Amino acid sequence: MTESSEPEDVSETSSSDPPISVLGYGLMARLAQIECTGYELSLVMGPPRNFLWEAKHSQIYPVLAELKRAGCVTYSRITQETRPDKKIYRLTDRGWERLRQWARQGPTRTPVRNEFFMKLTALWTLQPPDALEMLERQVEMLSAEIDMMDTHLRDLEVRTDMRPPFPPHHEYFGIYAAVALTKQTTEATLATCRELIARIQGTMPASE
Amino acid sequence: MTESSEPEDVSETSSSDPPISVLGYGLMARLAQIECTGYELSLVMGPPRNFLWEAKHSQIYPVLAELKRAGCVTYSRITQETRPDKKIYRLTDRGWERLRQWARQGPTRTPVRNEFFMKLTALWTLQPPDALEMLERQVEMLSAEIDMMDTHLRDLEVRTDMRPPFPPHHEYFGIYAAVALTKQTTEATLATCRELIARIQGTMPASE
DNA sequence: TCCTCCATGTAACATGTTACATGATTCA
DNA sequence: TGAATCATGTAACATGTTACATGGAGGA
Repeated sequence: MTESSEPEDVSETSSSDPPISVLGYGLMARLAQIECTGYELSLVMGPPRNFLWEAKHSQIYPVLAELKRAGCVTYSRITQETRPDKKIYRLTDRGWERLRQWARQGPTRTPVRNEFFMKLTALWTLQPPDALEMLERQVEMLSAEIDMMDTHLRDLEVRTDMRPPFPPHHEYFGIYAAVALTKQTTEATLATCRELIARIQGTMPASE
Repeated sequence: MTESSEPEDVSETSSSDPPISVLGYGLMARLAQIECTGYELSLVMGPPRNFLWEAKHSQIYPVLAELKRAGCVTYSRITQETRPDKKIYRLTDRGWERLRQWARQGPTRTPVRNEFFMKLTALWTLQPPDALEMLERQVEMLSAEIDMMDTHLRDLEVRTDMRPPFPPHHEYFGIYAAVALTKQTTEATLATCRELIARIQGTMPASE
């Protein structure tokens, strides 16, 4: 066969389309649910109101400007007296199209980069009391995160006055599943921490 | 109380220590287990032989140079006839010290950045057949990853001729737990994908 | 003949973080 | 009086990706 390097996905988008970063698509995914300002997006992109893709406002504003240039979003400027002016962003048809195209294509491998797991690999180098202390602090943090995710999930239910699961065409179909999954994952991490704590304690001479 | 902004962790490291990136510590964690070359590190830092923190060789070599400058690693140069020369890196005492210090301190929040989860939030914008296709491709990829993790776990057992769990002082104590946890997490994601597929199919008119 | 493995690196670019900048309002 | 909220941005820096560069050995 001589078809080694074919173009593959030509039809989807005209080749002149400027590339959009993952964060760009993430913001569009949110704008597909609700029109909002950059400030509001910055509140939503990170704990305690998001656990899927974090970003700060200093990254979000430039990306919104790119999306504007790419014709994927527009905004209407609102002049306020008591507050600074704001720009309310919304998806254009072009934006909807590119969002759907991104959502369709896959599979999607997100490279793993988990600092806590790396620390686990170095845990054997510590004295048992130090390892225990580290794990116990992690347990506390993870518990707090789980609480936040729980609040977020219940919030989705309350806001829509529905109890999950949400139907496939509902705006919260995927986000609910993703946050629930993240919560489950965090719980598994918590359980592992506790198990490791127990195993380390098991090898320590009983003191106190 | 008037102790608002105290130095906190002064004693640990002299303030002149150059900062080390997470990847730097990750490489040191590996070097604590076994002396090796940059090339070998690059093979280990990524699938299918690592699922905790990914990095490519082009990032690893500069970081090793920094660690050398910081006095955390040294290398001995091996001249080879049939192969290019290589540098075998190992931790210095300084490196051990800083590695332990990093491993102890916490808790560690790794910011979430999961593209697949973001796509899930946009899944409701797709036609059911497109959503199904996307999820099915994801299922395939996740299954393959789980197989790789399984192989990796069994590899740890075979290499040490031990069956887990590894005791707390063993080099593989933490890495085994971390990989096992990552596998568990991936399985949960897979299960969620399958559940979403079933729910979408449930709302589609039966065809074929 | 071309590809992969070994083994090291650099350069250009994309992405993400921290800190700086402004300024009125409201609450403790 | 000082901090938090709303609302927008920029600049400097750190981190990560993609592509380029070299070169011999051994297998398909």
